[in-house]
Amino acid sequence: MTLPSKSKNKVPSRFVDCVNCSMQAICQPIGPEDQSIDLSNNYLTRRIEVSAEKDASQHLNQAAGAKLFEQAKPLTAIFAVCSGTFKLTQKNEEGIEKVIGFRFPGELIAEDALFLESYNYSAVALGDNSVCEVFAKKLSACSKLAPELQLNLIQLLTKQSYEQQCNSQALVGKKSAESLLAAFLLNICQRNAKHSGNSAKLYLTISRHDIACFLGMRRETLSRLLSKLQQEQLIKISGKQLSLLAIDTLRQLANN
Amino acid sequence: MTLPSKSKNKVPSRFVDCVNCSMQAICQPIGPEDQSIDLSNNYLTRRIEVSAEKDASQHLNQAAGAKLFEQAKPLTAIFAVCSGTFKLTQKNEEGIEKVIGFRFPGELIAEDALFLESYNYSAVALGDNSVCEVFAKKLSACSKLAPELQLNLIQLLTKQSYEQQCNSQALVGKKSAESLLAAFLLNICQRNAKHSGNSAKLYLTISRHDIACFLGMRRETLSRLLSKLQQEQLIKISGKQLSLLAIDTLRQLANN
DNA sequence: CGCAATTTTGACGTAGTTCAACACGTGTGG
DNA sequence: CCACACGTGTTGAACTACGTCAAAATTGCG
Repeated sequence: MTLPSKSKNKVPSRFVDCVNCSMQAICQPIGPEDQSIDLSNNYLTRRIEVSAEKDASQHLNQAAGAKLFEQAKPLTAIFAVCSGTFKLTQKNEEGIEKVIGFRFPGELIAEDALFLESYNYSAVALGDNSVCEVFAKKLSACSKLAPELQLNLIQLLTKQSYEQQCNSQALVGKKSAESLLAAFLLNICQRNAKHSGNSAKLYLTISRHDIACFLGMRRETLSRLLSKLQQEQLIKISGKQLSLLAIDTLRQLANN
Repeated sequence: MTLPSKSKNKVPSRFVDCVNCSMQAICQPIGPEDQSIDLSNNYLTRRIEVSAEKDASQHLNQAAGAKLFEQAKPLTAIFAVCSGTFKLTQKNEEGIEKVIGFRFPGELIAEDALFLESYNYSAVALGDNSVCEVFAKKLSACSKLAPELQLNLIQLLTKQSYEQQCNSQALVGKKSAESLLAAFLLNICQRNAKHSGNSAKLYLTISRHDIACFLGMRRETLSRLLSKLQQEQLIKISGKQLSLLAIDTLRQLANN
């Protein structure tokens, strides 16, 4: 049916399997098998490239990152990450930008705003990424026709909201920056494991700046802590490759 | 119309008006006017008292608080606060209890778990409270019959999820404990203003311990900061009455 | 009142911030 | 090609906000 080939053709990034994608509930054909048309074709566009180069504003700035969408702009679609990492940022009233989260392959973006008129954060591609796009209006229209789809949609949104809550709950209120960092590393590796299959390794495309900003600490503190964790043989960083060497110890650390 | 009397008699709690309640979307009669039956009667129980005394476990412990429901127990219903304040607590794997939020009149409780099998946090009444109860299964059943109700439900859940996110976003990643506290005070007064009509005053039933626990700081730090804010004439606390004297300054403080 | 729980205040140590310098890689322009 | 700017990351030293421990003050209740 929807078994995606494991092909690794010209684009080097690894794509998440549809069966491991959170969007699955509303992407696969809806209804009884004999239904010849696939509703999802109406609202779904599969695997769109979102690369840094696509950002027209600064055609030669490698660090700019491609904005998938921008905060406060009208909401037209929600997304599922196929490959790469996205960072989500939010500007407060003073225009100070905060990193409020990251999204990895198989995870959704902006689904929490599906029924709002505008995005409440920006999504920036860290590197050459790809996404599947689901058009909000068309999805709404289709879901009105197909009760089954609507039910899937509700459960999807509820589940997502719950998972988001868990993810953020795991990070707030940590006693020390060290335990916070440990929790963060475990969290992102865990989330990547769903498609990479390895919960101890991660190709880390997020900059120290963004991590520090997300965790609410200074770059310097983050750097020192990463050095410390490496000295203690709990993690290993070579280039962009992050490895968790002692997951149990990290978990102890993470629990305050 | 809803001019609250200033009475301070033995039942001090004010009830929120249904028109200011988040549950409204699924509480009012659904469908065309001529529809003689009101679906909501099937799944809704109005205004149940939830007082500390009702907690059978410790019949003479004033501080125990009545558990509206307990984490990990099967989910049977969701609630809307009619009067009083609830605290939401969550135990992590080690059994350490954290305060993860508060709920004021007009706000919902456990709606984020409506489609889960069990509650993922406990809700404790701080004082003599009351709630409206919506039974999950019956609501589901009714919503399958009435598409209009289902639509309302989806939009309700989405809106709630969004508001929750905003509420928590406003607090995470604050630079100092002081700005965090300022943001918290503004937040709870704001939320109470919806039914009390006054965004600068609040009858504070939450203990310092719970506030400190929620904000991730020590009771001592909280106490010192409250004293400091009072010295600076930004707030005033007499008994359980909290007044915000300089909202603009507090807002500046809150913005890191 | 008198006891217990809660809150406040004080003194001190430390984790994390701040400021500054430095190292490294990369793109740019003379 | 080298010099330079620039972004990113690491390290050092001084400062400070918050946590910790302890004790006093206040509140609440039988």
